[in-house]
Amino acid sequence: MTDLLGNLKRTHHCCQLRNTDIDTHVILMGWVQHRRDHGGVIFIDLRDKEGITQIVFNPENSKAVHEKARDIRSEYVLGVKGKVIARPDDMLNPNMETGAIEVLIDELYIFSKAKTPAFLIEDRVEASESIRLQYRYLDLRRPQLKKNILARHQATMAIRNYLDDKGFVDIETPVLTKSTPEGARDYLVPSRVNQGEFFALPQSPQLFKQLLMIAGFDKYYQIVKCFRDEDLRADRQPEFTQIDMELSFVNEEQIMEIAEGMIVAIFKRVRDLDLVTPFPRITYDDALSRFGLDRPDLRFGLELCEVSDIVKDAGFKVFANVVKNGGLVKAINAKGCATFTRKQIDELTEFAAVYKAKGLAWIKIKEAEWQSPIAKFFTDHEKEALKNRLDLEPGDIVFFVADQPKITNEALGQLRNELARRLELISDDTYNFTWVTHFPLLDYDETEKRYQALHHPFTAPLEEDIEKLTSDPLAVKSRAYDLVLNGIEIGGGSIRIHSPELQSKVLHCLGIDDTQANEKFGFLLDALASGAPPHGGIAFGLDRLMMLLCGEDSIRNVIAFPKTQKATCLLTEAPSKASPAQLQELAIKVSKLEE
RNA sequence: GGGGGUGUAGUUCAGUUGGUUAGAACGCUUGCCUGUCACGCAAGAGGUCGCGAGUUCGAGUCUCGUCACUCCCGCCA
Repeated sequence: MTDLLGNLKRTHHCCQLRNTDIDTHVILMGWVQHRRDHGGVIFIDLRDKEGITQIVFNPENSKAVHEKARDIRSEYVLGVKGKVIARPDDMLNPNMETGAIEVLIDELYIFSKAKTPAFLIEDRVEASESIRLQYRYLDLRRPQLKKNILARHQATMAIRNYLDDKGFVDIETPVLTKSTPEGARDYLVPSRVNQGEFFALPQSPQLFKQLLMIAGFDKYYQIVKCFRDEDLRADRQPEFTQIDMELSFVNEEQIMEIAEGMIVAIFKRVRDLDLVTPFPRITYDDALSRFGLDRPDLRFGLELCEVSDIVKDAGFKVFANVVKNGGLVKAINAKGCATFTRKQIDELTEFAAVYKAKGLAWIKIKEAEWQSPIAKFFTDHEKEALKNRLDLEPGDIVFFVADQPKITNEALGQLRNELARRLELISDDTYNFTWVTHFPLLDYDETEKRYQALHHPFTAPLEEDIEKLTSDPLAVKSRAYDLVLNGIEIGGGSIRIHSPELQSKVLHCLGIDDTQANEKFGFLLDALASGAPPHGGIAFGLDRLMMLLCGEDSIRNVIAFPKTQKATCLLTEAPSKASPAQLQELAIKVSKLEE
């Protein structure tokens, strides 16, 4: 039988005791990390949320307690009462915070026995992801994961304290809500009371927070779950958490300043780092031109350089034709990397192909000549121009991508990041924040043959661009901004449209007529017509932010109970089939039944 | 929807050209051990080689299918 807790009350956590506590009588509770039974003396590393303390059972101290301790196994849950004693001078453990002391046990309570765990509960043990997810409660006992989850708590506390100080109000918005048009697939929830009708889980509280501004709450925030039924990635889960906020009577600068203050508070609290603000800004156009991506990693150089004008008449038809057809030829000079082998170049070509680049041209700059499959196609004049534009010196290798602008930028931008990884140009522990501003308002969807909001349909266009909405929609810049950390988008927002006239103008641009608009979000248009303050906001991905703060490469490691890549939960085995009775109540027929 | 990787003991992995009884480490069990801290020593248990077909005298190994986990492309306003 196991022991009951009774009136036993913990006096200390397992990381608290030090030299100064020697001779104190203490009560600790925790899990058995390790047992070292020497036949006589038994050592146990007792672990709780805070840390580990070594406890000792010595038959000379109490024969009965020692005898009982012999049955202890890994992950048993114990309560122990004993005296803090100094370890012998040559037995100190400098690797443990509590390594100067140990607790000599007088009373032992075994609250729970435990099955042998499926994997060792230690950071150094790499269990596979599926076994870790299946036994998530064991995985969460590991110090690293526990540290991440606790850091997440510190971050949300820092956020709440900071925003509360700034006068923000935490307001909950509905989880059972209306399907929003455009954007990701919704998770649907059938309504029993309204058979045949469905709620959608929110992809973001976007419309509700705008309504709260119209209602006059002025500054709103919420740390809130959002849902998107799309395929997963290392940094994408079907349910994820946003730090969502919205403010009235503010412009972009004021929102970015508040957001920067919040990020500073988080990093101070979690990492004890003092970030420098304001964060640098770069326009969307500059980001694409110099780094190829709208989320540039500015921890290293390797900037992209356009050479379309130089190669437009070159004998190398691939380049010339791309320029003729409105494409872009851009290059990266990898300084001193002419030593790349054929194999390395092939790998990089394959890498670029993932992003649709049809090829990766290269030139190695040697002392005497250019070594390259394409060098022979260039005139001396073109070579000289390339040399000057790209600052080519002996020992360099330069990579070219020639394609439509979108592909050239994406492929070369990704190649830039890959080169930096391979060349180890990125120092750990560097946090590089960059605001990307002046996004286009729209882009053109080739498959659906219509304009689409790049951000969302409620984003305000730049005032000076409003006229172009009819004449040249793609040239319209928006008042949207993203915050990028180390090349990863961690947040984004915009000033919203607060005029109903402008809102319907933008909706028209998107091919949504008044009837459809009323059907889909008439309530918003109505609200906008009822006295809407100028307003805007921003939302941060808490999971991604924590991933970067914790040095993890998957957000699953900062989420207590994450889903697999197929959006299932290995622990609870959700999702699962509904019973026929449930389905009947909901008036739902499942067409794809298992045979 | 597409491409790549992985799947062998409780866990992490090895397993050669298709060939005798499928191995290692850790963990686990038992015994010994009073100063370990990833304790030590000795012995032992533990396998539907993800699953299903096929080729073969013979399959962990080859082929096809399928499932799971994972990385990426598409997708994610």
